[in-house]
Amino acid sequence: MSRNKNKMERTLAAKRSDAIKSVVAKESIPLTISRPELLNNGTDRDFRRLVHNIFAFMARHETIRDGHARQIGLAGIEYTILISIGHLGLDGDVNVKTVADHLHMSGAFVTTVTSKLQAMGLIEKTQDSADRRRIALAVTDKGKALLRQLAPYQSEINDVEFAPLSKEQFHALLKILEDLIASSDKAVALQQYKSTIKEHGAA
Amino acid sequence: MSRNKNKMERTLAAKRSDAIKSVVAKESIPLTISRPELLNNGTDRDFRRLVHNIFAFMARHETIRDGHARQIGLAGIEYTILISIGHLGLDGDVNVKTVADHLHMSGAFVTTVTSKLQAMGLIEKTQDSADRRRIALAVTDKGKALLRQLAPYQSEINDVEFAPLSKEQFHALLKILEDLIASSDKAVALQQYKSTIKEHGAA
DNA sequence: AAACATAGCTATGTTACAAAGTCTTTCCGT
DNA sequence: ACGGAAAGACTTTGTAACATAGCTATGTTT
Repeated sequence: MSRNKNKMERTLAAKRSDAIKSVVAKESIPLTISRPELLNNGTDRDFRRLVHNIFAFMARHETIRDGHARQIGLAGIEYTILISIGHLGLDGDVNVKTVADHLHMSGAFVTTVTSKLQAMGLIEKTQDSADRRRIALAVTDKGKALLRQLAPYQSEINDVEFAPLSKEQFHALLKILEDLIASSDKAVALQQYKSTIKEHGAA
Repeated sequence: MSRNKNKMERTLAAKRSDAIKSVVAKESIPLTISRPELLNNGTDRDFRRLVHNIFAFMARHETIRDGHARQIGLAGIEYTILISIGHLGLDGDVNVKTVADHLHMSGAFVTTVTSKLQAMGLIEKTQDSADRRRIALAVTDKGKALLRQLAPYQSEINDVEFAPLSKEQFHALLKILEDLIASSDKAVALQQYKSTIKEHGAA
């Protein structure tokens, strides 16, 4: 593919290159966060580690979720939506929009997945009598039985996944995540605001 | 939430309530974790909140990442891989396998994405002279310039996203995540072990 | 020198979503 | 009371983010 770059004079050129590199290094990896609390020695290295760790944990967590889902013959997202319906159902009425907002996905997608779950007999979709635009979602007995069947297996794996969490860390993490969800919403809003500005504003 | 768990005065009513709860739990939504540290009042409600919060945060975080990527004309995964190459490059040689393992994805996929990045002139792919099966990956000056251009924008958004984190929380989170990554790896291994048992073992 | 393992590439498929358009129902201002 | 406007759900269509299988080239072991 790409050829050798000048391997000839490794003296002056190399030094110059190194010098440039060090200058470039400072400039080439600029800070991606500015809050001093998150900087270490003037670098954002720890912050990048955090971001990377989030990514790495997410990947593993998702793998585990998919494994749980497959255990009962569902795709990962089907399992997630099924459980969310049961979960949300404890707090009030559940419809397509509720789930979509809750999981941060489009209503259209929730429609298709819930229709599949309905075809499998795991949830019920009934027209809401109060507002007939809405479709009430509920887990059927069959769906509950499936989740019940999964539980012991799931519990065993979850115990391992979350083994390192003490009770205090557990609650600390819960709180931190809630705060981060709220702040992330703000960040998303800011991002969208800035991108609309950019589209309509000066070139 | 959790009332006094004074064991002295375990009244009859309390015992009955527990009995009912356990019956209900059996029929509706059984526990998905068993560690008592993560249970509240005998339910896994808080744990499920945690799991849901992880999901919710992930969704927002990913949205933000995609926004950063689009800001410089890249797809989310292209940006992630580009940055990972730069990041991993600080610690040693980077090749397709390195990146694939690091990001938990197939080598084939890394191949296609890096080829695209190469076509855009953002990274260099050179054959490793020591092991000519390997392809060394490095961010080009053009790639660095692109990241540099993104930084101020990105930093502004990141400051908002991670605003609620104190320095202590930041480090606590970093540690917790590292532990969780390790334990999740174990959980994934257990899961895979169990599924192979299931395939070959008793019907 | 077999035999096997490892790294990467190509081609093909699958899945998890979103955007846009349509239909029906509800709300809201006059 | 009525004519939009908006909201909720559905259908269609598209796309990004992956994985799998099969191949080649190189390296390693015996």
